[in-house]
Amino acid sequence: MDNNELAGIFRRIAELLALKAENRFRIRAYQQAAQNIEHLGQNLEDIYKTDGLAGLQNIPGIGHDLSLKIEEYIKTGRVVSYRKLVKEFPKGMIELANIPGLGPKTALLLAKKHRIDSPAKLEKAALAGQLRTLPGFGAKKEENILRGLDLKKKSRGRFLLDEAAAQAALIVAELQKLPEAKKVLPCGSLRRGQETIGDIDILVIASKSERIMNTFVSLPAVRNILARGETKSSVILKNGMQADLRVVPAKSFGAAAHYFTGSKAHNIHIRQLAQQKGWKVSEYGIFKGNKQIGGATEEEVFGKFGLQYIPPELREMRGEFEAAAKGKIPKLVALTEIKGDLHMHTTATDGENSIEEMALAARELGYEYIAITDHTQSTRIAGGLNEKETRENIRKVKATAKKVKGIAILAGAEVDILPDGTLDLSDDLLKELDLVLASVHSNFKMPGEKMTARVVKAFQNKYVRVFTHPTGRLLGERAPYELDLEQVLQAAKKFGIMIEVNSHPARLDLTDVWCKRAKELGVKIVINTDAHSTDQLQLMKYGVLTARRGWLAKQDVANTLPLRQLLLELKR
DNA sequence: GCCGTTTTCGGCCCGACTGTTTTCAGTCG
Repeated sequence: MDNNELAGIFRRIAELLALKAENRFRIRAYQQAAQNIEHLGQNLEDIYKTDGLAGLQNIPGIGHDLSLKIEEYIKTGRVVSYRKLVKEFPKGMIELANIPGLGPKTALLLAKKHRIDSPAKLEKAALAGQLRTLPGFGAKKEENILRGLDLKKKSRGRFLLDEAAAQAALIVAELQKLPEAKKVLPCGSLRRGQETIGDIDILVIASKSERIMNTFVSLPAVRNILARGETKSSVILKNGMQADLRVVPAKSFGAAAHYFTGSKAHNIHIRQLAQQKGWKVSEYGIFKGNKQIGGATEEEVFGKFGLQYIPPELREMRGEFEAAAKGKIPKLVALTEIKGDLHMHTTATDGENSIEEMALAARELGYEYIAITDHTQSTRIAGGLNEKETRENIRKVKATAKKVKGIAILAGAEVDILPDGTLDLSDDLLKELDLVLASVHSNFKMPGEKMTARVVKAFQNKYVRVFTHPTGRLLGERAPYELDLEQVLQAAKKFGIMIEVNSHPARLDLTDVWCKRAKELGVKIVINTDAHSTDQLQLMKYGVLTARRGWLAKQDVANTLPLRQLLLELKR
């Protein structure tokens, strides 16, 4: 059973309960449970098998009732109360509530009173000008609904980290040109380094907002304006992404940055902590009565609660408050600590640049070393090298290494793990390589047990050092293959295999939650770009963000080691 | 539906913007 299946059910229960206008705290309980399950980093079924209902109830947000629903799902593959709930509503009503600008209340009203229970019927009524005649509706609301329907159609859903970062950088650059803007900071999921981004959140510190708001809503990248206020504006960009702007005074900077960075669950928690002290936290600061007692910096926001500073990447309600209270927030690995990149391709296979070009570009980034790791013969689509060609490539790498000064170049290969778990190069040849990466590039659809056995068998080859892009997922394109990561990490520990965090924004594989698990098990991580061109060497920052989200420190990441120590690590 | 250094009952984050309202509900983040 996949945790996400059950999380999805809990999310849909929350949506349906909202349509019933149920107790909003009950709704939130389901949402919270769904999110906590998604972020668990351990299989619910394993927890249940080991510790039963009590184990499930140890998960934050899971109490008596929800633990029973999880048990029911594990045992029967269904949740009866969910099925009953689904039957209470016309199918289109959930879609209706998900149209931007509409919510459960309006969806319920439209369906119950006016027999409009699907987006199609809604559009028809709006185009006919019938909505404006309904009580509580007007011409503007009708217009907004049509715009919401349009947005929904054009929406591309979530965006990859690099695209969102690039878009945000453009907006930030424009706003920074204004003398009123004292500080401009991208916040939200982008600042937290989440793997996909729903919208861009930008915070500006200024005492006057008029010109900042005007500039923001009239940027060339803006397609339409959702809201324009004194402290807050929202727009839809031409690429379909939403961007929100908040303007606050300098004395509120810390509180506003904290609030606007989220996550939502993290924010709610700190506001609850404030309540317990008889204080109040908002984006404007920490308040005792009407008096601001903190919030100029984020450090101060945490400090007021006796907490260590929590970096944005950890603000996900995954134990950061408990750790911060005990002073146990790790010093997270930083991009500047990365000493080399151990996974990249060249023109020998499907890369765009030569060994020398890659080496020079890496040297430019300040790296001490790189590994050239072209594909091997089974990956035909990438022009994988056969044994003879691999030998030739090793020779070329060594020749280039002699020629290019100031950076070490290791001769490696990204070797295919064949369906039976053997590798597609002979041990005699593997022995000659400085670094053997192993990955799955074929037969993605194997059943989970077989795939896991395939990978674990490859780990037993004494030359394999790193398992790359472990789940094979491509965000928005390809689901991860079925693989029991818990077993894979246990095997990695046993056989001394390191696991890659692939920095490509469509991969970010291993994921954050499994990084944390790897750390717990003492499995070393390597952060690589898998660059297919010199430009792509720059993607390292996204892998580092993912590792940081997985609570990893410098000592958890092998390619923070200086060359000599890295070579020792690779020999083990 | 969850949760407990006031609690096993009675709480549950806080504020901005919009539209249709004469003081607020709905939606959003």
